[in-house]
Amino acid sequence: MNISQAAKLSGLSVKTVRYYADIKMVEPARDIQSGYRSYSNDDVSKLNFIGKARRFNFSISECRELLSLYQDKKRSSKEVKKLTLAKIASIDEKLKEFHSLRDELSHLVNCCNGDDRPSCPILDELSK
Amino acid sequence: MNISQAAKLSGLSVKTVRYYADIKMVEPARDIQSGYRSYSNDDVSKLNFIGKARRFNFSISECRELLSLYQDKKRSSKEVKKLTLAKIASIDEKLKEFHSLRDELSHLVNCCNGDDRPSCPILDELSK
DNA sequence: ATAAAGTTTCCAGTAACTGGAATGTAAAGA
DNA sequence: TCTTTACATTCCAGTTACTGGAAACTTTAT
Repeated sequence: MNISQAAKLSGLSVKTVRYYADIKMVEPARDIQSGYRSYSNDDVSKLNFIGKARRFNFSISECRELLSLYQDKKRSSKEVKKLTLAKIASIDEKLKEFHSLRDELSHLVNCCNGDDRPSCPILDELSK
Repeated sequence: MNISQAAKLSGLSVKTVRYYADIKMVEPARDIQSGYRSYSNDDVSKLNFIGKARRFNFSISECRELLSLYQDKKRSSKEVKKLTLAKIASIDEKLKEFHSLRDELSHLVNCCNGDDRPSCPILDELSK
């Protein structure tokens, strides 16, 4: 199938699918006549896999790792679990950051009148 | 003072301070002899302000807005509050995303034995 | 036959820096 | 004073994961 079919089936944009080919993550066959990329069902499965992993916030290089584990029938689940636990830990860090950020900002907002006067605790805090 | 002093006082890296000069956010005077950037206390205050705002997850262009509000003595606190509320809303969105991501991943991890066998619910889920 | 739709490659831009090279200036020690 | 060292400058490239657009080609539909 051609690239737009593959894109549709995998839920990715054509641009993204082409990008994944460029970076050699999913390299489809080529139609010799036209030079068009020709995707197999297997290619589409990989695209799907990558799409999901990206949505799970795995980076491209992590996706590569996962993909090679996925394709290695003799791999152990230990490796995958390790990668995923690390991902969870990094998400937890981000969560912590955003939570405290949110708290600080909403505190500032609560202190601010939000009227037409120039006095503003938010700016005051930022300038300290 | 020279750029490394300003960097130290503002808690930013020299590279970053120079970058802020390049993008015309904090433009210091120049020593005519040497061509070195020469930072005033006022410049350092701005750098501090920006550093804090960045840590509060404001983008560079939002920092520009805040900075111009900060420097406008006749501005109303309403504008600042509006910007900050929007920032909080976007943080809330990110929080929601990351929470659900975390939940899904930790569910998968709990289902995975993490042993030396190849069977792995995480990869199974990713390939569905 | 022609026009529309799809595909290709290639280049540039995004956000906010960071690293590094080549070169110039200032400060400190011998 | 000379030299070394430390710091400064500009400019270019790289980071992440795409996205947009242009020019040129192929396929499909009318």
